[in-house]
Amino acid sequence: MIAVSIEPGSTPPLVDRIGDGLSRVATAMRSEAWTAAEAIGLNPTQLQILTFLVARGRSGMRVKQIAAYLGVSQPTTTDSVNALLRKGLVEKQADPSDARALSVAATPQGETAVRQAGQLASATEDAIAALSKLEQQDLLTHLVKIIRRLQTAGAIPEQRMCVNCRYFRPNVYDDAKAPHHCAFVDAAFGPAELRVDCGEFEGADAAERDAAWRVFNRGAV
Amino acid sequence: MIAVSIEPGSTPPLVDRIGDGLSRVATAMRSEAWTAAEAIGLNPTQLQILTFLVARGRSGMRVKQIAAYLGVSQPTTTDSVNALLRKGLVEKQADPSDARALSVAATPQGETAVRQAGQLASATEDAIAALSKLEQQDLLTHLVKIIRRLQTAGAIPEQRMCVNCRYFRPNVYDDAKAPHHCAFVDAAFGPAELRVDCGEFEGADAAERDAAWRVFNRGAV
DNA sequence: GACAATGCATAGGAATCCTATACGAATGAT
DNA sequence: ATCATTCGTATAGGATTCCTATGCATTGTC
Repeated sequence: MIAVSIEPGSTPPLVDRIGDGLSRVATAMRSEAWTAAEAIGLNPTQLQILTFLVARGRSGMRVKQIAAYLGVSQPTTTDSVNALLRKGLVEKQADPSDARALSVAATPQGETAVRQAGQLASATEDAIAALSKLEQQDLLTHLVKIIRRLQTAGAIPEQRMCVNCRYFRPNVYDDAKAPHHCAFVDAAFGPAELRVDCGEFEGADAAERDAAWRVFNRGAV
Repeated sequence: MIAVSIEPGSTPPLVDRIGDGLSRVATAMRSEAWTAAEAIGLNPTQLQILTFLVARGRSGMRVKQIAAYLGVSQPTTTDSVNALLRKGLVEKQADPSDARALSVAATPQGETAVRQAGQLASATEDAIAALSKLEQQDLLTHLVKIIRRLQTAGAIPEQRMCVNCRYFRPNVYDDAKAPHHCAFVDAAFGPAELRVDCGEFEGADAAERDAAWRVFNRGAV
């Protein structure tokens, strides 16, 4: 919980005000998610699951992974997955490597639904787009740093971000606009191209990851 | 809804990746809110309402205002306010100026509960605190800009922020650390002290607000 | 004074979301 | 190899959120 200072006249700590600001933006995103989801006959949780599954492709995800991604319990996830199943937007397959496990994947209809929802107008997108390119780039960088911390603290699962990826080579070029290198696509890229959820992600081991992070973060931990 | 690119190999637009990052942080905040709220026998929505009421003081807020703040419907707010009422954490008072309206305010027990919840450890707070002071300051500034846009778009209600306040005098000093002035406390302050939800807030009219924003934002709209 | 608009409550119902538990499958220890 | 444990998921049960639609009282407007 983000603490809120309740003493009149005193300024709350900077960290709390940032948390408060994030909450306000999250509120807008949440109510926007309702309209977007309703446009395709879903609710926000179902759309979030479906979007997640579409982004992961046809290999499918396990129920537990979906639950971790959403930050809810496993039975809750089962509920919502079943709702999507009834609507024909996802399908369950047996996991060949583990007979206990399921592989939940989006159907073609599910992909279509996500495309439709993604094309709706979004006040949040507009608000972010109103920032300058440099501001957007800085904001993304700060978010990546926060997300990485949340991940190491165990508050969220491992993210498919560049800074966790074995193909990531931070700060190998002098060009400030594209100092990094992605060994998967074998191309230079910059802070504005950093990925938060990359389809080609492959996790690096802990030592590689820490080393890359130090280089990326210019030596700071 | 924040669109998510689903074509393999292509990098989603920067705006979408920022939206995605914000969602990830919001997920962590949401699941954190569960533990914090449960520690005092509430759920996240109830704690959010209670925190909001405590921040607003004993004058009380109307149901409709609470609903707008939360971004949910008015009946939903009535539900949760009644739950808090049964627990003795808020009280309803008749609004003297309008016999239809209610004034919902936190009780002393409610204030105590919010204090308790605010003192719990928070991975999100820690993650934000791990940023440098300058990064935090930039992040806050970007959030303020986004929130203002969301507000002018009608996605969220008027926020009690400096940039909306009649006491705000942006960029009146040369000192980069404290270029602004608050006419309420009659003191200089800087970007790191910008308020997102100020108790002493008083809304400026539209013309004042736009003028102040241009000065604050160095001429950009 | 008639009539629309506003503020809130209620009705009704669907869905989220939790904990606790059950069960089969996989894993590890002895 | 057997048995206990762990793991992945489903189910049971229940509280609450959250919606739309509607009703009722009050307020404002013509």
